[in-house]
Amino acid sequence: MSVTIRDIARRVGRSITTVSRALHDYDDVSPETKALVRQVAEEMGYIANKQALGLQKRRSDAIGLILPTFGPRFSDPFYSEFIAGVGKKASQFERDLVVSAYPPGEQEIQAYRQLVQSRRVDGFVIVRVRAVDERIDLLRQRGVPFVAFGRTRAAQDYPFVDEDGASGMRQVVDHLVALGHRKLAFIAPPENLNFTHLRLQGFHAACQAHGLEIRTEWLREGDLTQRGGFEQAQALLSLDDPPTAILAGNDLTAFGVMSAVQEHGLQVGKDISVTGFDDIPMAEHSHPPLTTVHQPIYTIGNMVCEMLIDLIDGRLNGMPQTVLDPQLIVRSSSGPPP
Amino acid sequence: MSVTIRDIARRVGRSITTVSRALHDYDDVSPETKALVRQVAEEMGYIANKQALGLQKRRSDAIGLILPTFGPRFSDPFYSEFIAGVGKKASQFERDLVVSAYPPGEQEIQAYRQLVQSRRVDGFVIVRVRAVDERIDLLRQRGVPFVAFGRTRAAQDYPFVDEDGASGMRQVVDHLVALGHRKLAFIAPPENLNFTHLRLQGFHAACQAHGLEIRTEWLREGDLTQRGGFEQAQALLSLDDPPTAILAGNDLTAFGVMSAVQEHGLQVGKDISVTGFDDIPMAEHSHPPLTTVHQPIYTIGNMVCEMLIDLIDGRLNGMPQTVLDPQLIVRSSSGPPP
DNA sequence: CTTGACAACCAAAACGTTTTGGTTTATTGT
DNA sequence: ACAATAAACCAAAACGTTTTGGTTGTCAAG
Repeated sequence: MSVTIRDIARRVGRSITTVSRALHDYDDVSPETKALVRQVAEEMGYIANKQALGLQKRRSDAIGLILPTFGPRFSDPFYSEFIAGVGKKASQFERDLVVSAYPPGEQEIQAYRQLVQSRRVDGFVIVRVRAVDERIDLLRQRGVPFVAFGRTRAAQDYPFVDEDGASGMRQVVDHLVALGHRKLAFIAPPENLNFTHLRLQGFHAACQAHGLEIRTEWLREGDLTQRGGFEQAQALLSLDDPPTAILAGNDLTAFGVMSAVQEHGLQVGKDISVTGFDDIPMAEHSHPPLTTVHQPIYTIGNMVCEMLIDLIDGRLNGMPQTVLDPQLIVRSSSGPPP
Repeated sequence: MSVTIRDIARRVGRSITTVSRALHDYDDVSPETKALVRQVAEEMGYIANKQALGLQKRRSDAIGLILPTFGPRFSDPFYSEFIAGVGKKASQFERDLVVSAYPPGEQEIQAYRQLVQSRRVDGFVIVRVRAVDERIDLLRQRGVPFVAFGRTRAAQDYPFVDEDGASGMRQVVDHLVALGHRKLAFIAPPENLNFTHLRLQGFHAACQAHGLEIRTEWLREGDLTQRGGFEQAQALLSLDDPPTAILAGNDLTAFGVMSAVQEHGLQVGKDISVTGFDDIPMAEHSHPPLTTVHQPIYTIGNMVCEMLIDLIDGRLNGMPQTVLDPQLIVRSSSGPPP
């Protein structure tokens, strides 16, 4: 059906070896032949069959990304931005991106195994790292190249990019304390996600540094969704002694918090301050605009992908690990306490 | 490195032909041999090399999805939900999903050509169909299987799933008119997207049916972003005779509109009504919750994917075309005019 | 005994590349 | 004139699978 190297060989009256070598610019092909081969290839619209190529070279020029989906539906703006970042960089390097979606579990692990063993992909980008992460164990054990976005709690001797969650939280606390707040509540991400640990740690450290009291009823666990933020905030607001600022584990949660606050007839940024974490594009346009910590997700996608490709191509000797310092973005959801 | 069919053959003392046929349950292999082969395959952790398989069978068992990204960043919750829907269904059929991201243009078209010619994918899911769409022309001309989410304005003799945008808009207008509104503004999606046409058409038809005046200054074009909604709404609100309801072309736009309204010191759902289109999960939790038209994106992803696989496998003779009737979800961003 | 049918197996070709290890022809140095 | 070198080319093997078109041995029927 489609044109192969053999068709070109026939047309130019050379062997397929010569055609292949001409196309790859080997120097045992005469300049005339090279030019001819290239012209004919162009004319015939030749594009190499990647499966044949992969079979011979024992690689696929593709990278894998399995989205951990929680629940039946999922709609996390984080993913689309991250995918775009990874995908863009991948295509710059002429790699394809193979995406699957599985909830964490046995099937998910099986999918990793399949994809690598069936030679579909050369390596993986791992996202939403768990506190103890089976995927990382599997890939490390098999020697499959991968780069993770995030760190596990335990062993960290693998390549990753991560943001310094502790620093991010510290910046938020510093900001609120500078405004005059002393009563801070924190709706943390779920315990089993690795970055929870870092953010909590930053929160605690900063509170301690400022000599703030941390009440256990002000420390709650959300689930990264708007609904979760809404519910936790309602609980916080009906306390006898409610906090003057609510720090959310991510922006979605913060939006939920703002809804709850407004439903209580309070004004965000005046009666009570709310902060997020991630700085998704929507944060700039919420009402009021959200004070949050900027995480350059698109850029992180780029970095992770590039590191992975370097790793696959053997351009990397050490174990690349990058920690980005996130930046506090102050908007009007935070203000001095009443 | 990894275990091949040849390794199994050696272990069980049969030819590779027999092993292959045993694994595929051909009936010229004795039950004993089949059992033995399967057991050994299991033990050795055999997983077929997809590249070799694809080379021989001339297919890849993968489907392609190229995201049209507008601008450098992009964060459209629509995509993550759609990808999850397509990806999930694909994995149920044991297909992989190859995702790329390109802005519309020459490079994008080239990517389609590459992916199909290099045998990376067996067919495509096309998303965000344009009013006149080069991608569809290319694939049709080459006889590559594809299913689109959306319809082009012109020829519609190809497989697609779409929602009935006209009906959706009609429901919105009916709802608002029932509440007592007579002055409706519409911030439409960009002109070059196909569904714009249908939604505008529905808007016009419904307005006419109710004998409403359609002023040109109330008819504006947005860009599907929050920022766009914000800007267009500001313009609408500063008119001498502003509308009492603003209909947005999608939810993101509606969020921008709500911000602008609130910034003008007006209350959404009381002083002015705002509606969206899509019903992204966030719509339920915005402040106030958004009246919008529900589009089951995840389900549409599923349908599109399944149709495509049927098409690839030749299980489909006709030309499947499905139009879904979307459903109006009334929340508190819409109410009677003051 | 043959013959035919059937069960169980297998060698070789094919898919489209790249790589290996050549061969042939022309050119150069002595 | 001859060997050595260089330039341009190529046949065959390999990657891991499925498919094609067999072969071999056994058994029942004639």
